[in-house]
Amino acid sequence: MNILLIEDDKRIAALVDRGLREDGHNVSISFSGTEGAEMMLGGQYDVALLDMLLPGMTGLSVLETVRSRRCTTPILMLTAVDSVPKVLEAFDLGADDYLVKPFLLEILLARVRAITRRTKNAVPPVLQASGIALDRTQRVAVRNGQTVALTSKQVALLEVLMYRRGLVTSREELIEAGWGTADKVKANTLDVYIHSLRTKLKDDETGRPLIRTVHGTGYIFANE
Amino acid sequence: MNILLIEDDKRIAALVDRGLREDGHNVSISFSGTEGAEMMLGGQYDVALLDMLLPGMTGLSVLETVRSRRCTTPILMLTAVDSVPKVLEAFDLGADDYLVKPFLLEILLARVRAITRRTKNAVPPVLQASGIALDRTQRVAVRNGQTVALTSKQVALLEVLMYRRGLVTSREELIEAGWGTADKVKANTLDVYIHSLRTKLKDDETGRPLIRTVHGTGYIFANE
DNA sequence: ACTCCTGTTTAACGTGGCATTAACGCCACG
DNA sequence: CGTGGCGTTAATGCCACGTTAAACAGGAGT
Repeated sequence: MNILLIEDDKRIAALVDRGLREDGHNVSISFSGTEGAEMMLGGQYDVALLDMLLPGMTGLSVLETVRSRRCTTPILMLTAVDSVPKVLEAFDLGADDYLVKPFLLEILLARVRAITRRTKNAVPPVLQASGIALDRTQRVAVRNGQTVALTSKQVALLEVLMYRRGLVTSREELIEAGWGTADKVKANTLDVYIHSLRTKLKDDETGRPLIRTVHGTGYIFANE
Repeated sequence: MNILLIEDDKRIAALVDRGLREDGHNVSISFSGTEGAEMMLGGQYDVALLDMLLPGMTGLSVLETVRSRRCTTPILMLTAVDSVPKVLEAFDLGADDYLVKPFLLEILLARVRAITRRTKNAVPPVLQASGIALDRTQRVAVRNGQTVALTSKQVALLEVLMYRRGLVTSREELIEAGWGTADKVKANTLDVYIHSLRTKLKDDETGRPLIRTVHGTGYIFANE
């Protein structure tokens, strides 16, 4: 893990540096705000630890600067007790967490781990095929940036079709996927859902339909 | 934070209850050991405060009972000076910490914080997402400089939603987070709170709703 | 003790989304 | 050219959710 530490107090910096290295991280240190901001914008860091009180450029200004330049590196603020009220301001400017000095090294390490864990996940299970991504937890499909809301039944059917892309899926299989058993559901209910899916996910420019009908058998989801 | 207090002395119970509430926690109280044990096994509490001397079932028996049934809720024992020797026994049965009565409220609060930090590995005190910062100790949300006051229940729910930003959170999970157990709370109570949150944190200019409904499933807090 | 205030919970009612079916038009394939 | 499978649209009923207001409880201040 590459960590950037921006801290002017060399005693604290050395301490933190040693602790982080012992935990297996690579640490870069900057003693000034302006330099730190540049390093953050240039370098590829996984986390930045940013002191609130710095000579020249305050921690808040650094924060504001890098965030305004589309830097998304997770930032953990280090602050003395007397500037705790300013912490909210920091969060408003895009900080990810904060820690009050003096702090135990273990707590800092735990926070760093927490931050990286938090920013790294957030990739839900998604099925992808033919330029369409299906997020079944959120029940949405994404097609070249555009998000399309789907109902639960639509997701259930599209999921099977996409999973079996390039293969014919029979009407019976689809009904089973959506309703469990084939009874209790009238004949054309499935047609209605296929229609709704086709409407929501309009065919792309190539003219090739996404969901093709195989007469007398079932449906096929386009492969590639 | 959902806390269960098992204490037969109503004077002390009231005092502790008030203190914990002021610190932003949800408190459930039981005056008897048997009831307390059941609540602990049933409900989803983050910490339990357990008096040693109880009518009917002693604190130690409660401890033994719940631990034998695979209950891992952190337990902090409350004990009078004369039963301090029994504390060792309590630790042997799976207690996490103890406190001698009479105690200062602040000390209890610190212990509770310490226990939850130890077990829950430090959820940061301020959550930030989609231009909103939530300070759950002060019970306020900040949005581009503007501070919005929230009630404890609102914070409990918003906290879960923000922590799981970008992911769907089911109604059951939310109810569990706010009330511990799913019983005892009528169906639409959650809707009312969601409504209050949406009213207080009005959607931003982009038109994208901050808290989106996933019909039949739950809610989702906007990511980014 | 009384009242005000605030937060929580419940109840009543409105609204909209979703699932399902029916009706009907069209197309495919014999 | 006809039959059966499929497409399309609209209507219906149900249920989840939204919204508002009022009941309720506890605490703070007088």
